[in-house]
Amino acid sequence: MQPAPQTLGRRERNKQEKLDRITAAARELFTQYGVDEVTTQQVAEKADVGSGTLFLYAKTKAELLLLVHNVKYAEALDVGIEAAAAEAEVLDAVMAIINPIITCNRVQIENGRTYLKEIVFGDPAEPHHAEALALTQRTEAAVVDVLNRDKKLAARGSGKLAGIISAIMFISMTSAANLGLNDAQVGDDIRAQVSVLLGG
Amino acid sequence: MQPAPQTLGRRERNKQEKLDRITAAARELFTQYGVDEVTTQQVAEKADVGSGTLFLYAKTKAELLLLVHNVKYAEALDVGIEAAAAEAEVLDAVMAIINPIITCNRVQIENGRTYLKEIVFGDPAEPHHAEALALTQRTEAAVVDVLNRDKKLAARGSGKLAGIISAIMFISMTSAANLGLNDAQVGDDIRAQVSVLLGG
DNA sequence: TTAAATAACTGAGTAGACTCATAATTGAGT
DNA sequence: ACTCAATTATGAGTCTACTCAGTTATTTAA
Repeated sequence: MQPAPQTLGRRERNKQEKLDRITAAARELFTQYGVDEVTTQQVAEKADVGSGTLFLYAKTKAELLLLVHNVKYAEALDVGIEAAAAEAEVLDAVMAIINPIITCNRVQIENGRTYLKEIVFGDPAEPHHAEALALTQRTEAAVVDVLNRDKKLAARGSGKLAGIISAIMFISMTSAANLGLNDAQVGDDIRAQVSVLLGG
Repeated sequence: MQPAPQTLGRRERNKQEKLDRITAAARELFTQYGVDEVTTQQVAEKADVGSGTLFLYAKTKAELLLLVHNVKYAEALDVGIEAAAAEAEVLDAVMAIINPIITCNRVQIENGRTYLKEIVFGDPAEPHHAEALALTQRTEAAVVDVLNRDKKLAARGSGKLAGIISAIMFISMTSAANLGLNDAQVGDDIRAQVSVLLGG
C-alpha cells in the first residue's frame, strides 16, 4: 500500500483524533451537567481514552473547560465585533461587543464563572489558557477600536479604558451578588458602569 | 464552687477557645508556608483539634483563609482610611486607601490571590465570607466618601465609580500578568487606571 | 443526683483530581 | 523485515479536602 498522502504521520493523526474525541466528550458532558457535576473519569470514558490520557491533553480539569469554552467564546466575539460595526453610538457599539459574550458566558452559568475564574487564576503557560488570554486580548482590541471612534476617549487612553471595561465585565459576570440576575439585567449592570466610565 | 461570673457557659467558652486556637494555627502555617503548601490536617494538628472539627469552624479550607486574612485586611483598611483624610487631592486620597490593602494583600502573594478568589467565587452565605464582603463594602464606602469631596465626581455617581475602582483593584491584584510586579508597581498600575477613570 | 436531651467532637472513611511506573505504539535507521 | 529509541497511552495508586456515624461533653429537667 502506498504511504498516505497526508503530511501528518499516523502518530499525529491519532493524537488529533483523540483530542477531538476528548473535546467532544467534555463539551457534551459539561454542557449538559455542568463542570462540577462531571468527573474526569466520565469524560475519559466517554472519549474512550484512559483516565491518565486526559491529562496529557489538558493539564487540569479546568484547562479542559477552557478547551471547550474557548470555541464558544470565539464565536460570540465574532458576532459581537460584527454587530458593533452597525452601531452609531460608542456606548451602544461597546455593548454590542459585550452582549454576545454575556449570553455565551451564561448559557450554563456555573461553567461560565469557572471559565472566567480559570482565566484569572489558572496557569497562563498552558496552551488552552494562552488561547483564552488571546481571546480576551482580542476583545479588548475590539473595544479599543470602538473607543477610538471618539477623539476625546482616544485622548483619555482607549487602551486603559478597555482594560477597565474588561475588569467591569469580569466582576459583573462572576460576582455572586449577580447570580440572581438574568442576561439582560447583567447587561444593564455592565452598561450602567461603562456609561459612567465613558460618560464622565 | 460558685458558677463562673461569665455570661457564657463552658460550652461557649470552649468553642471560642477552639476557634482561637484554629485561627492562630492557620495564621501561622498559612503565613509561613502559603495556603497551598499546608494541609488541613496540619492546621488541625497544630490547633490540637480533630481533623473533622476544623470544618465545624470553617466550611472549607478557603474559608479558613478568609478567617485569617479578614483581620489583616481590616487593619489595612483602617490605616488607609486614616491616611486618606490627610490627602488633599482626590486621586491621592483614593490611593491612600488602596495602598495599605495592596501591601497587606501581597505580603504572601499566593494567599492574597486565594483570598480575593474566594471573595468572588466562594459561598457568600458562610460567616467568614460575609465578613469579607462587609470589608469590601466598607472599602467602597470609604472610596465613595473621598470621591464625594469633588462635586463633579459625585454628580457622575460616586457609588458606581467606587464599584469600578474595586473591579480595577481586584484584577490588578490577581492578574497573572502582574505576578512579576512589586507592590509599588501594582500601585502605579492601579493609580494609572483610576486616574483615567476619574480624570475623564 | 441523675437522666434525658442537646450540642460539639472525632478520625476512619469517601471521592475525585491528578501522578507515575510500566506497557504499547510508532517511525527512522539498517 | 527487524531493531531500537522516542513518543504516547494506561490505570492502579496517591494525595488531600471534606463527610458522617458514632462518641463524648455540657446543659437542662425532674
